[in-house]
Amino acid sequence: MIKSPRGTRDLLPPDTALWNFVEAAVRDVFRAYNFHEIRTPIFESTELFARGVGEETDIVSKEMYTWEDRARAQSEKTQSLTLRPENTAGVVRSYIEHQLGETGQLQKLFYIGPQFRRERPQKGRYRQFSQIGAEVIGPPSAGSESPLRDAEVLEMLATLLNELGITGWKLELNSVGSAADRARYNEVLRTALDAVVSSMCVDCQRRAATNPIRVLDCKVPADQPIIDTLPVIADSLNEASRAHFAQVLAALDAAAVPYTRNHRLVRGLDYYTRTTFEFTHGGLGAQNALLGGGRYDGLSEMLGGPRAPGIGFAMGEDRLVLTLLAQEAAAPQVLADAYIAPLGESLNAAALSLARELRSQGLRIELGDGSFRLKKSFEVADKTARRMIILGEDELQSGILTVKTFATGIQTKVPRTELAVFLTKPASE
RNA sequence: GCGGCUAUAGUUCAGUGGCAGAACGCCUGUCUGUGGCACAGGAUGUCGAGGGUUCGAUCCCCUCUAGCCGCCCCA
Repeated sequence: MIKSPRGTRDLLPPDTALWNFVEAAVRDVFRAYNFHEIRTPIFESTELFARGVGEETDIVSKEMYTWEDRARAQSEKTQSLTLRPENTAGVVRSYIEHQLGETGQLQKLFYIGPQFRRERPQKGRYRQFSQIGAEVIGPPSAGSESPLRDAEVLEMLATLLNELGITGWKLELNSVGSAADRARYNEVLRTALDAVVSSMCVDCQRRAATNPIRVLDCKVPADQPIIDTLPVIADSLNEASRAHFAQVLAALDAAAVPYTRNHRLVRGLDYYTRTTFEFTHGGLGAQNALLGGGRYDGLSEMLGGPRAPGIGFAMGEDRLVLTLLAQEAAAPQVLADAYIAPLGESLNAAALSLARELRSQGLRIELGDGSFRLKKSFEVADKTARRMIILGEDELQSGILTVKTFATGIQTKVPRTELAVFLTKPASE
């Protein structure tokens, strides 16, 4: 049997209804905040991710689906292409390519779509997964650097999770400062680690040498007291970074968005500057992040574009749905308004005609089959529709149909001309 | 990429070196235009794939594949 490739999966009904519910709710919220949809290609130049996400990140160094595209002519060189592992780089590439900065306007863009990373699958982590994300980007003159943008995005996310009915989420945030701030902090941290690293776990000893900031992510219990004594990045921030962060926090306080400052929150992608954040949720296991994001003031320039500060996030749609399922908030199975049961195959044609009539009036109709015995029609209808219309010779002749409402068990005679109106009434009546 | 656990009916899961099981679901009948209940009957299947040991393997061994959990990292 041919199975879906490792780390990919089929989404089947009724789960697809839940996915659609999530996407519809998300689009509503984006609309309220005046975000507009962008759709970028599923694959891009490998170079985009190498430069944008960072050559040394795990994503780029070992998790990308990359291939050499065929050359169009003998003389042409092949091009290295990659299935997108995230979408921010693509959006910024598009921003640069279409010179959206020249509009002078702030661009508020959102996307929903599949991303690809070649990782070992587990709960909440798949090789093809869907992210819902948004980016606020533009020239500084459009206010793209304002701490209000950070606060607005965070407030929107809090609203979004609440709208979806997700309870118990937690917002953690931090500021990693400018690139210069981070470089300075790296030195401070490296010096501090020299004294204590020998008593830490082997992973930390490796990290201390390669990427000291990652030591903060260590989860080994014995290392925690040591990490608590290390200098925090907040003390290495310059005046501007500090003021920016203070204003973000003040705006969040004013909007009553609850948050926790986490000095250890350092995100994995190279492009993050200043504000970084994560919304987490228990019950997701080791993959507890529902979404993550931050500011990326230098990304456009890293990709050869104009200065275009921005802030954005990516939300794991799979994880969102998992969380909703865990909360038993599964989308209720949507039943058809009526099931038409023709009594005998000679009535099949008349049944199709009736179905067409009702469907054209906006009703959701399931069409049965005249070869079914009435008992079977009832059994099938009860699972798929709120009501069943019996269409026999009598009904066809008289034009008065028999309608059974399952919730009440009441059977009613309804003239064909009044059928559509009757079916629109709540099924509890 | 590394480590641990798992894979049996449509689903959830028992089970045994010697005929493949339960529950739910499904189909049929009692019941030719009135279901849900009940009763009676029925089909479930390459026991994840391939190889090995054995008279004989769903069971033991090896390899692979996939899922789950953890590490790494991330959404």
